Amino acid sequence: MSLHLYNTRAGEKQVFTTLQANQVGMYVCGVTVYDHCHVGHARVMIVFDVVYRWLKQLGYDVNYVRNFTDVDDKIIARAAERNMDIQTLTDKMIAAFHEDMDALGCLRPTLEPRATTHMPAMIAMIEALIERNFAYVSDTGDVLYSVRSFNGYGTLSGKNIDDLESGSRVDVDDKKRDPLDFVLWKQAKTGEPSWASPWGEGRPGWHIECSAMSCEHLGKTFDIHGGGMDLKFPHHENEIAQACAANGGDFARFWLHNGFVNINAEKMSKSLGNFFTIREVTETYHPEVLRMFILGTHYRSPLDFSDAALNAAKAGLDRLYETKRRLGDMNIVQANVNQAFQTALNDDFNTPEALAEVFECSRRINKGLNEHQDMVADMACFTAMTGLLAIVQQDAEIWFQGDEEDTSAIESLIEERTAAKKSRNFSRADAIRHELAAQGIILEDSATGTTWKRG
RNA sequence: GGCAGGGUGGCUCAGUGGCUACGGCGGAGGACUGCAAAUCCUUUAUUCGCGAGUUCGAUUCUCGCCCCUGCCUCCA
Repeated sequence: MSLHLYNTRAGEKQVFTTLQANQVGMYVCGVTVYDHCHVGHARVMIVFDVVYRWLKQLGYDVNYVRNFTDVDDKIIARAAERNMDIQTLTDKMIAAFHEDMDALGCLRPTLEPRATTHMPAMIAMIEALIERNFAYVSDTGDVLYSVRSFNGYGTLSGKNIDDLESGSRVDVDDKKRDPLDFVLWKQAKTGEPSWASPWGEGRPGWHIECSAMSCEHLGKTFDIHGGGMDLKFPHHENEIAQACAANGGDFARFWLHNGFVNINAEKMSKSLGNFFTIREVTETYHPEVLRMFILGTHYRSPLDFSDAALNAAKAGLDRLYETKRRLGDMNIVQANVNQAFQTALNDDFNTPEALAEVFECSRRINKGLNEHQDMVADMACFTAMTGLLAIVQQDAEIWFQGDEEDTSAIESLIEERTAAKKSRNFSRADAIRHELAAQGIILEDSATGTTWKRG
């Protein structure tokens, strides 16, 4: 089957088509770089990493753009707290972000534009909006977008402007003509970082950067726009309002939104304080376990974070690594994923289904190898599938044994035990087994000798 | 209140108008093993929130109800 994806804008799965043959322009909303990323961020990045990898697998030339919001209130506040300028802070956080993403096995996007280096594009877009009467300068000198002037407002998120107003929690602000209007350009307050503009020194509102940067790098109309569910409204709605009003055409064609990571059935978020950073989790679990955990649920469903779930992901991964261990140094010549796996990913990136196929392939290999059959084709398939999901990518021995330099003590005990076994001194052999078990080391005897792993 | 998405075995997570409801974790039994581990095999939901309807037939479609979560402010 061809690639089908759930387009938020249409509210249904659609056949994926591209604007230009064999090319995909994809924009994903990145992070505001004022702090370390948590598991919720990990989910978006991993989900769209799979999207990226799969589109490339399908033969598309993918232009994947993911931004960094590197100026906003929280960044300014955090930098002030730490007595540093915002760029020092954001540079550090971007470096940390890259470390996290690398650990999680996420490929770098084609481009990672920063808001602060795209002021001219944003200013130009705001000017166009004013010129076309979609935006106005308020009494305080801020530039605001007039939501009522854009009649497509609310179509992405299925919201009706009047319903929004009646249930609005937004403070009524005198400078706004309508409570829903949002800021495009903020006047600088003293001491804040600012940029020159036709409206004086100031800085951009949050939403404008994504409209401006996506259009600058992908064109006014492009194929895929993604991000977390929580960005659907108002962020993505505002992006559409800005881009369409300024450019006069269509904006992103397919909108993909991933579900949240929950803790105790509650959304993980900074404001609730119920979050774990990626680095906190990876102190205990290998980053690949986190990736496995995330891919175990379809990207649009909510995902409950818990130790039990992480342990289950770890146990499943261990099994796949047992298979990889048996593959050894075998030379995998041609690697193709099988039909079921393709169907799963083509069906709106159904990674749980794809993983089920990986497990079945693993079982086939183990069984075939137990029966001394030639499993090369399945092994190639296993390698291709795990490669596409970017799991089981570590060295199997290191996965089980760790990468400590000196394991000679363990090795010599194993040698001693092998000798003891040979002379049928099983009590000594068992004593060694127990001694090592006390150190968390499990011995595995096989026809080809004894191997070990950490339990 | 408006809108969106859910409720599937001990846990988790797919899926389909109709043969034995995918996979993972966990449990039980077995094969293998000197003992283990790993692996493999078998097994673990007369049942898919509740009620009604459509249908030859619904977990899957429709309606109503109950419950959960999210968005409607910053948020991936």
